[in-house]
This record gives sequence, structure tokens and C-alpha cells, in this order.
Amino acid sequence: MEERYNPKAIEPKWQKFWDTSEVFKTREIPEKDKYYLLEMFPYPSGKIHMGHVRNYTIGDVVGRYKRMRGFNVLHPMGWDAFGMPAENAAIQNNTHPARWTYENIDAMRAQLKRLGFSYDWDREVATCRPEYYRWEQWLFIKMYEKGMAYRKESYVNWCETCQTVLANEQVEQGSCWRCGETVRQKKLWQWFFRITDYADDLLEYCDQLPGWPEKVTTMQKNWIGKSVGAEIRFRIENRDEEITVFTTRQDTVFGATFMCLAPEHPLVAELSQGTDQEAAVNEFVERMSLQDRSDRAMETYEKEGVFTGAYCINPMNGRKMPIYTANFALMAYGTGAVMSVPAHDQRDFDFARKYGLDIVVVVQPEGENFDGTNMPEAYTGEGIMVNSGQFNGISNEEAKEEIAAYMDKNGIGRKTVSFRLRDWGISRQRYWGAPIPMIHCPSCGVVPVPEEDLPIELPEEADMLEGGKSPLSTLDDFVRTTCPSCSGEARRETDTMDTFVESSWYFDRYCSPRYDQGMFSREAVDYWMPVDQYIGGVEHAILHLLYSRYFTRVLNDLGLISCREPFTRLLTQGMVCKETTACPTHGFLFPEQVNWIDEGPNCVLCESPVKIGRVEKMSKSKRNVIDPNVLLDEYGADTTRLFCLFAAPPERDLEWSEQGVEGSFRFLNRVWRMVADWLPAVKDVEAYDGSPDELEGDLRDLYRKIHDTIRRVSNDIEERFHFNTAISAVMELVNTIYSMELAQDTPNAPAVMRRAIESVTLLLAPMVPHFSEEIWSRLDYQASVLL
RNA sequence: GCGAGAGUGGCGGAAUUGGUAGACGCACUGGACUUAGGAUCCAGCUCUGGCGACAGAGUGGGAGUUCAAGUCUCCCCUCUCGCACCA
Repeated sequence: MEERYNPKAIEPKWQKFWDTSEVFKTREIPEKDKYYLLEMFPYPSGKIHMGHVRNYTIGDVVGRYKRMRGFNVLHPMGWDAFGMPAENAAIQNNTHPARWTYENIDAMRAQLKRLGFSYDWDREVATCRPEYYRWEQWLFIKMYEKGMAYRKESYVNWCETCQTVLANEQVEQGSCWRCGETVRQKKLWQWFFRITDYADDLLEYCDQLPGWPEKVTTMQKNWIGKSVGAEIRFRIENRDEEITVFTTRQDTVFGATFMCLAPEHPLVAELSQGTDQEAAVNEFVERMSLQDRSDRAMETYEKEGVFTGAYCINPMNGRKMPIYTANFALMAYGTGAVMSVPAHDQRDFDFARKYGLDIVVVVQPEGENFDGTNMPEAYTGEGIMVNSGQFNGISNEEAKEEIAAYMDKNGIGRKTVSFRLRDWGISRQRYWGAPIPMIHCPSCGVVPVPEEDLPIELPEEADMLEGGKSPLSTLDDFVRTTCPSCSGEARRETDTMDTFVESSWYFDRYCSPRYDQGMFSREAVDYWMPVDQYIGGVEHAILHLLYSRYFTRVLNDLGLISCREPFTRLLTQGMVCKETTACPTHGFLFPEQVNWIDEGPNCVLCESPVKIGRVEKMSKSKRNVIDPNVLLDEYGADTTRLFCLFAAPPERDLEWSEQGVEGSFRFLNRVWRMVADWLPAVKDVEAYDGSPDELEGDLRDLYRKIHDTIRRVSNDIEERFHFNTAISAVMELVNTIYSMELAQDTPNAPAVMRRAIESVTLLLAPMVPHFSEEIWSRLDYQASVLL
């Protein structure tokens, strides 16, 4: 055996071996325990980054480990291939999104193969292929038929830069999640999925996902945002109309002294029309629509509003309440109308003080005597009901129930719940996405494309307009069609679907990726689903994971799948971070632009001293990125993988360290030398399998240490996913062997050492697979170490 | 503001059920081997005092429970992440 460990020679050899021997090819074997392991599939941006390497390495360890433990493992990989970057790249480089995407996929697949991941590549899926999205279109039609998909004109989040609609989940602090542009409100006809029908179900099951990090289920719960309260109707004075509000404090209804409507509320314009307030209201509404959404969402933002000129009547005490439109009333929550109770809500209190509106106390805390003039701020706690007619004297908690019952009986209102979650707007005015399979007929209205006409393929030669309207709407050949129902002239829907639709069911497709009679074969999906272990970044805690849970429920309710939750266990791995380096004149520097000299780091462009910034997530903009390819060239896949596993436990952030990589490489060399040293002695010996009692001294200690290590590593991998401590356990074992300085001619030493070497190889096999396969074969085993 | 998580040597991080705090690695120091080594092997490495055996302190701070606390309870501080005018 060579003295030196040479990954360049070893790794391609075993990658080829895995390929040709088809060890990772998977099929359904009913009598075997299945294990569906999934990592979040990447967007084919062109290059694998360290985040991918970490994510897929963690997954690969679990997959290989489970395989070694005898499970039938499904471990697929594919491409989340639709989306904006392909269009942008196409415009910039004068190419086609499809071409750009497929080239990127080829490049990234090659990189993943270089890392030695145990994927069943026969199951590869790319969501931009018609064979894939045709079934998404099929499902869309099914959902349309069941009323789960619908169209409405509504205010949508609009990104001017991306020229497209964004889902609520894609708006971060009032800005586009992708480009950072301020999001505006725009009124458009849009397609929606009725995810709100599942709000309660999605919420309730959050507590039945013990395999998920609490952090994620909490985020989902907050996002769904259930509030229990009541709906109350207020008659508008001199009109045959009502305003419905949602409140969690129906106990304070007697203290409601005015009404606030969101500026976007349809009644605002209607009520002010023809009054002296009309001009002021219009000015206010106009001003609010131009305002930055994130500014408006600030709690500290000054409350302001305008009287609409109309009044409504408090149904409990007949009080005449002025109707305002106010900036703190949000169209996106509840009904867009707030009954304002200034004594018991801080926002209402601020507003009332500013505009001189009445403050009526209806909940009095014990030992206090609040009234509208002596309160420094709103009182939101518990107390005894006052100024509330027949409900005076009881606690406000009791009053919540009694008032709700009273209102229900008298047709004023009823108990209800409100969710923060909105329906999922999926229309996108973009080219590179799955076309929505609908037809607009002037006489029949909206008609689904007949099933036999699917897929509605994306036309190839789209005129990609930079920042224009939906590219598909400019293609006459695409748009013009005939109505399936009356055969008259009709127009196709030109919006495409949000790319999150594709990623909401790809894990089902992996079960039978080439199936052409439906989304998936029932048999395959029932065998494999749900995913036993899902691994990916926490940035998808709301968006992708919530949508996927929703889709699984839809498929379940349509009778297509047996499970209701898609992911049994979820691991959210931390980010890969590195310090930033900045030059006073050249700004952030790439690692290779920094010259490390004795006096300190130095800019290669101008030689001025470089400032070391804080450790942050690797990103192009901060330039603190390490290209995995460089690592692969220098150290090979196994060292790269080992470093990712050893430097931090998976759920924590991993800080990049050149010395850390060096250390991982050194360890593999150390193991290699040990094996090379002992190989002649152990080659023709059976691994020791007797009782430790028949050994003595160091050999007995070593034999016990071997078994202790096996227990620790198995436990660390299987139950805790603590690969860092699993590796350190193996390091300890190797250190023990080195420090014992066993003589090779000691009786039993070769047998025990063979046991030691085999154990180390098996324990390391999930983590450094090429390395382990190589040693395993040197021990004269023919089959893969995985078997 | 609400919710979640975290705080341990010079650094990354161990300590699984309350039981020797600092495993393993990095960095550093010393030694061995060597023409040489930035390779390798061995040893040291929490802080303070001491040549030393050793003594004292020590897991963000403060109190408590316990024979025993990084771990449990209470209060406080700091950091990270998520949500945030949610009526």
C-alpha cells in the first residue's frame, strides 16, 4: 500500500464504481424497511456553493448510514429549475432560459458527482420539463374544479424591478425577498390557492410534528396566526349597509367610540363621496398608497387618519361613532375595519388623543378608577365590566362569552376566528414558469384546458422583455386558441405559476419520476411517502415547508396520496460563514485577493492593510465565499466532507477555517498511514471476534475501546446527528492505537488490529466514502463497504 | 413588543439521565527524528500564585435546591434568529 494518501487517484475510481455497479439504484421492496431521505433540491444557478456542500454532505452521511444498517433508502436529487434568474441571465447574455438552465444543471450535476453523493441519479427530476409540470397543470385543474383554486381581482404585492407579483411570504420587511425593491400594492386579476381552508389543520398539526425543530413549528404557528374573537356588524347611519369588524376584545364593545377603516377599504371612497371630507380622504388614501409598506408597518409610526364624513351605530348602546380611515388599519388583517376602543387599545388611544375623540372605560382593574381623562395610556389588562349596561359587574373574561352569546342571539355578531394567513397568490407575470392551464372565453368565461391537451408547453421562442409585461401575452400564437366548451375564439391565460408550486410536490414525484399516467404512481408514493428525514436551510421554514404541507393535504383530500404530513423529521442546518475582508479603497475582497503577510493581511491590488470584518454568511455581495471546486482540487471530496461534518454540529452555523480543513486532511492521512503500516500484518488474518477476557493489557483495552467507539458513533449518527462527536470518537480510537505502539508480532495483535482497522473503516464510511471504499478493498473485500 | 435559541479555554466545540468541566480538533510551546522540514511522532496547553509537589478560583451575572449544578428553580445581563400597528 502506498505510503501517501492520494485522493486524486482514489476518488474518481470509486465514483465510477458506484456508477457502474448501480449500488444507489433504488426500487420498492415491500418486505424491506424503507427510508426516504431528502435534501432540499437546489436552484440551478450554475455553481454549487458551500451551503449545498454542507447540506448534501449531512444528508449523504445519513443515507449511507441507513443503507449500511439495512434500510431500503430512497435518496434522490433534482432541480428546482423555474424562476427569475434564468430569465435575467437570458436577457443579459442573449441566450434562452432553458439553455442556460440545462447547462447549469449539467455543470452542477458534475460537481455533485465529484463530491461522491449517494444519489439514485436515475430519479433525477427537473421541474422545468414538460413531463414534470404537465402534472402540476393537471393538479391545478383538479383544484380549480374543487374550488381550491380561484381567480379574483385583488391588491397584490408588486415588485417593480422583477415586474411580478409576490406572495406575502415573499415580502420581507416590505421589500422583495429576491431583489430588495420596495414592494407596492397593485390591483390585478390573480389566481389563488385556498390555503386558508387548511389554516386550522396546518396549525393544529404543528404540535404533532415531534421530529421538527420547535423553532420551525413556532414560526409556522405565528405565520398562520390564529386569533379567537368575534365578528361584529355596525350599521352605517342613513345607509342600508353595514361594516363588519373582527375583534378579539368583544368584551370592550361598549367602549367603542369610533371606527377605523384601512385606506384600501372599498367603503372609504364610497362613504366620503359627496361630503366635505371627500378631498381630504382622497388625498390621504393617495398618500398612503405611495407610502413605503415597511414604514407603515412600524409600531412607532405616527397614527394618523381622516374622518370620512359618515357615522355608524354601536349595536350595543346605540352610540353614534364617526368613521375614520386610518393608517394603522390594515386591509390584510381581519376585515380591514377596526372598532376602536381607545380606553383599552394603545393604538386607538393614541389616535383618540390626537383627534380629540371620546375615551370610555369599560374594563376597570381592581383598585383603580380610570376614566377617559386620567389615563396615561390604554389599559389592556383584566378587570370588572363598567359602563356596559347589563354586563356591568362581571369579569371581562366572562363578558367575552356573554356578550358574544348576546350578539349571536340578536343577530349583531358571532364568535369567530381570524387568521393572519392569506390565500396563496400563485400568478406570476413571467415567462420561465409553468403556464396556468386556463382559457378565457368571451362567452363561457374561464374554462380549464381539457386534460388531453396537457401539457400546455412553454413556447420556445419567447420575446423576453426586460421589465415588460408577461412575456407570454405578447405571443399571438400562444394566446390565441379556441374555447374547449363553445369552440369560439378565446385567449389563453398568460400568467405562469409561482415556482414554489413546483417545489411543493417534487418529493412525491421522486417516488416514480418517469410515471406518465399521473403525478406519481400510487403504489410507489404509498410505499415511500412520507419523507422520513428532510434536510435543508431554515430560510425555508415558512415558505416552502408550509406550502408543501398544504399540498400534501390537498393531494390527500383529492384521494391521491395516503399521508397528510410530508416530512416526518426535519433537520435545519446552519449557515456556512466566514469573516469578511475589506480594503479601504477596493471594498470587500475575495479570499484570493488577500495577501497574508507577517505584518497582517494586505490587499493584492493596492497593498493597503485589509480590515477583517465579522463572521457572516458566505455571500457574493460580501465576497467571503469559498468555491468548493478549489477545495476539491486541493484536498478532494472526502476532506471537504469531513471538514463540514467536524467543524460544527449540523444545526449550528459553521465557520470556515482553512486550518480546520487542513486538520481534517491530516486526520485522513494519519488513518491512512496506520493502515499502510499494519496492512501486511493483518492482510491474511481474521478480525478478532473472541471475548475480551482472552486478551490482555493494551490489546484488551484496545478491543474494548473499539466497541465503545462503535457504540458512540452509531449513537451520535443515528439519534443525534452529531457527526462532529462521531468523528472525534474515531479520532480518539486512532490516537489510542498510535500511542500504544503495539508490536506487530505480539500474539493476537494482528487480529485485534484487523478488527480495529475494519471498524474505523466502517464507521468512517458514511462520512468519507471514497477513502473507506479504498481501504475496504485493500483488506481484500470485493463488495462495496456499504454492503 | 411577542416568540424561539444561545452564552463553556486564545479559537471551533465536548460533557447523552444532576456525578472527575474543557473530549476531539485548531493555534501555540517544548522534545524526538532529520542535511532540513511548514512532514511525522511524543508531550504540555482554563486562569492566578509557586521552581515544585500543590493551593485557590472557574461554564454571562446574582440568589436558591442538592451529598453533588455547565446541567434543575427564580431574578438579571448580553447576543443571534424569526414575527411584528394582527384590532
